[in-house]
Amino acid sequence: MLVSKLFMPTQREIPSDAEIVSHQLMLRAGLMRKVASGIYSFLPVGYRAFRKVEAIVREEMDRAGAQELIMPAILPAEIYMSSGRWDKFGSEMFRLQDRSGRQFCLGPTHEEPFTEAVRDNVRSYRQLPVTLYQIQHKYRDEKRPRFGVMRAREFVMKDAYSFDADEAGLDISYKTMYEAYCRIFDRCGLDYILVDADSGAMGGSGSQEFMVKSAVGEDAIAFCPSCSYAANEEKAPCKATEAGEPKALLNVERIATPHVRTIDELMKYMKASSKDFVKTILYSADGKIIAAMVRGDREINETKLTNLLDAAELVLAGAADIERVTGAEVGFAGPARLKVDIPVYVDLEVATMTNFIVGANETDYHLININLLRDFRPTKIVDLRTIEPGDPCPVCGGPVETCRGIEVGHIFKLGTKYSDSLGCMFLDKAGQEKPMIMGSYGIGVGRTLAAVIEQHYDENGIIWPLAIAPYQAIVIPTNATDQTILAIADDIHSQLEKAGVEVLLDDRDERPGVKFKDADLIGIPLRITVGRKAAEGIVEYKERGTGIVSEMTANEAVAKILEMTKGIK
RNA sequence: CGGGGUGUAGCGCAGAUUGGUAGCGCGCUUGGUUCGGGACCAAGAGGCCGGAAGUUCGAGUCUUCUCACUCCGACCA
Repeated sequence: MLVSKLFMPTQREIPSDAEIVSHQLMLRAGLMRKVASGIYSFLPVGYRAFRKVEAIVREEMDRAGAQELIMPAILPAEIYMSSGRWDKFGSEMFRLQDRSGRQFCLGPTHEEPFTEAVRDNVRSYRQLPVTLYQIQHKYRDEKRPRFGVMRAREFVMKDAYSFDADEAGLDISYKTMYEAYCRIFDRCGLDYILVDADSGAMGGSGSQEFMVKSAVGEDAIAFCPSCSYAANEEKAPCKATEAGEPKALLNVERIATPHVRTIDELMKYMKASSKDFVKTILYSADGKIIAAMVRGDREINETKLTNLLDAAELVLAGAADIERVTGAEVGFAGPARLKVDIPVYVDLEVATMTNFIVGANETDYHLININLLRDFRPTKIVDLRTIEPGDPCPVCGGPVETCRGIEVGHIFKLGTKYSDSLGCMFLDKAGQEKPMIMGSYGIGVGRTLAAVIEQHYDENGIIWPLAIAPYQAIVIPTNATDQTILAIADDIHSQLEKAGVEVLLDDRDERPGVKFKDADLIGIPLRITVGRKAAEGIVEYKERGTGIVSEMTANEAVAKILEMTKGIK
């Protein structure tokens, strides 16, 4: 391919609305362009890399026995109504109507249509297990699209769904997908970790995310350096801490705390540590008000709380509800003397505290020396807080650390959630009708591509791993008017092309510096420069990633490239 | 959803407080000199200043509305 013919709009300057490296480089290297917020076009060079990732995903899915199909992106509302998700997705779903007013949406994920397809066509255990997948555009009207293709509103996802006759079958299907995912991300050159993830209120027996460690990742991960434990922060359990020496319970006192509403203000006002306070936070869980309590310096884990309550929607209570329930302005909620009887959920850690400080349910007052059971009765004492660095590992007890990660894949044991609600049944050996046991497995293709760039770049641009480089090699004649140089470059280029290497020839009448900069920016892994020693038959071979440079004959250079790309194509 | 910021040439930006009909760098075109890490000289092309309404003799600039993009937050008891 001639660079002079290539639609590859590279830019020198960093686009002003790109924050993270992968986004900046994808724009600068001309891989993609924004069409609207969270919606992108892939241009030829970017699309080649994109298709490399797709191809790897496809090969490994096929190898794992999954069968590819394609569902429509536009789907009738009814499909999502029977599972309840038409409502549950809320404003995150792109909705539209046809000319006669029938409701449709752009599919945000395809559990329902896959389940229906299998339900309508599979009757017997003899037809199970089956795993189907597609590589399809997905649409989610994200609250806040950002970081380019990392959190987009239109994105390509490989989604797979497994259907099994029993749990043991699901375990096998799940493990097969797990192994395929490891091969996929290995081949993409990603450094990733596998973390336990929240399996949601719908139950299911497990879920794991493939995370690429990155400071720009949107998920927080807790991991244990001493054992192999790692979990999404929203999932990681916090162990009950040891209670200290038993202390005498002091008498409750009501303290005036005018205009002191936050823990920070309280610390200053009362000259106490945030660890002496217990904060009481009111939530509305599907419209029902509940209270949750954690130590003053801790954070409530809303995922854990949502799961505990089995709630579809959990939001902080509004000021009106807070005043109605506590009889006080916002900022003075506590567990005792509530005006309205509501469930009070208390974190495990609070159960080890004595004589703590809480809001008095009275504007401008707090209570000190509050004690569990003596002064209020919790509805339940459970793990409610978010894990923090230094907390004990739930497996080995050693201190955990936290980091951030990009979620590139998620594998999920669904169980019978969808097969129950959509009636996806089969007849087992005994002639009994049973719901199929399902799993679902997703990979964000664009996000994976961006994650690769986040892990493979330098100050000059992208450094593609050979397996997903849009072109594996580039031949650069330093002077486009020198016939000797041109002839050699052209010869190398056509030899490589004939041998099946994806290779560029930068035939533009540009100065060498421009060509080097572009080649580095778009991240071509292997480069042959034909220049000053061309007349002696000597060219330069250079590797983008390692920086290795050496001089050799043209034939040697061709052989070197063939050797390097062997097994890639 | 809450709060901030920005929309001026393909890209990055100035001009706005003090209204007078638009400029810089990069890129692009032509010619010449160059040619191993984003060259130089010269001559050019390119803009309903996001949109609408208003104030004014006159609006990129002032007012109002609107749209888009973007960042931060969405833990406050």
